[in-house]
Amino acid sequence: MSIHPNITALTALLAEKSRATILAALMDGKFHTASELAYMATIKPQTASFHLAKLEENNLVISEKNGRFRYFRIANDEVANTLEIFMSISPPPEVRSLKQSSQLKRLENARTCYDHLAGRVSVNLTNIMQEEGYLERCNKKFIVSAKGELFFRDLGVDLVGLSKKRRSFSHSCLDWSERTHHLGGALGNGLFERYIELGWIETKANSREIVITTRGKSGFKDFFGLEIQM
Amino acid sequence: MSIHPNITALTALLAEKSRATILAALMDGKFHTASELAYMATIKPQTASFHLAKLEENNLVISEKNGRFRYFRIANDEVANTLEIFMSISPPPEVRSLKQSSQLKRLENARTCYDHLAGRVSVNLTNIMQEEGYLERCNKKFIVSAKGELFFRDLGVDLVGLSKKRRSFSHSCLDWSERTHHLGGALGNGLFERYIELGWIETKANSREIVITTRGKSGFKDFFGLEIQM
DNA sequence: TCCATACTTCGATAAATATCGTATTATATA
DNA sequence: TATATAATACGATATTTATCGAAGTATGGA
Repeated sequence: MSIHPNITALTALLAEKSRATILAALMDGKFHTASELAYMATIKPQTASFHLAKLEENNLVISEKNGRFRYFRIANDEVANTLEIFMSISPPPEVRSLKQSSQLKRLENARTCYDHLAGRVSVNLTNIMQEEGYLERCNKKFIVSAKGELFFRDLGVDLVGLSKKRRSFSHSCLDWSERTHHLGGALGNGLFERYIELGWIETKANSREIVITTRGKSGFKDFFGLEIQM
Repeated sequence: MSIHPNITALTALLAEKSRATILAALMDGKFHTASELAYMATIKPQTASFHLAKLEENNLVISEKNGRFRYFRIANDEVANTLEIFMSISPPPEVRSLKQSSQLKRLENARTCYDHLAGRVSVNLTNIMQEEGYLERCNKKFIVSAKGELFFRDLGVDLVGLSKKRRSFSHSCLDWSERTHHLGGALGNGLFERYIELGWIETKANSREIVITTRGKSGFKDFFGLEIQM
């Protein structure tokens, strides 16, 4: 029984608590320094450096040097998507405190998945875009219809510019809290950045949490017909 | 950053070569003794026993005692499905010999996934059943249409009996070689057993490989319109 | 009753590796 | 130039754990 996909290579990297925490922290899609990540994983900088070297060696993260600092980030959206799948499979976190419980609720509502939106809001938006006929799901991708092209133009998203980026244009990404799919890829990222530009959503420091602003609530209502509670 | 799904619990179990091999071997859906699994993983029986205890403790496998023997099996189709997802994520196996290469090709063509059919043949059959309107994919399940009920009755599959089994009736299962979905659950199992009954397919000892018989080739052609090359 | 087989338990061992203290390099700032 | 900070390199340590030998338990067969 020597022939079977090599599951151990990836899982061994994720089986370590500190590395898993580092990767989970990086899933906010932002760059982070080694010291920041060390603090989040409650380990010394040397240890974080050791783990980050291993993660970069295995192409899970990439880094950019800038002066004294070195910024780390998830390598690409394939890695991010894979990590989301792992999270969807894993048992849900044990919630201890009330504070953690409400934080988890907010994360389940809206968070970043690498460089696009995830959580209930993202899943709802993706469903609406399908129901309205803007997107059609085919295999693991979404296809933008003619109607969709008009919609995205109205929203101010530059489809032509996005499609020039050399990456998956619109893959469907598994959502660990909703256990279904949301929109990822360049289009997911384009929408995400447009929402920020419009002031509909805001990112929070050191968290994957996304805040829907008042302007965002009316925006999502007007453009998508989506009522957001939280 | 304490709030994040607990990825380490599952991955730690899969990160070990011997355990991964044992689980991969059990993915043929059959019961296997501890000695058999020890032999397949090239470890001593004590070591296999140690791993199997761990796997059973974490509800990945179940066992039945029968005389001196103890038979182990994947716990349920959720576990099997999860393992398939892990395999689909993991890098493909390094093929060394010509023998391994042809074995891999046969596995990619048709193999068991827990207790139903997987591989190219299974994906093709599933697609055909959707195109012909026997099945409709909805969320993560397949729904049998009225037309489908007739089809399955003609094929000799007892839908009523299957639906009485207390398990997922017809979930869609991720295929690691084809990177798309095939039919699992009780219906997938029912079809699988019916194919064997009809003499269309044959299982091989100590392998997930499935052989399509000559009778099977004409059967799949007549009932599904599927030409099978291998 | 005796023996062989299947499996598990226990204890010892060896290997892997996460962690941190200390030291070093590189960069920014005063 | 001197000092503080960010990150890495190296060595030592401690912890974990997979592995196997030896022994023990349960079962089937001669």
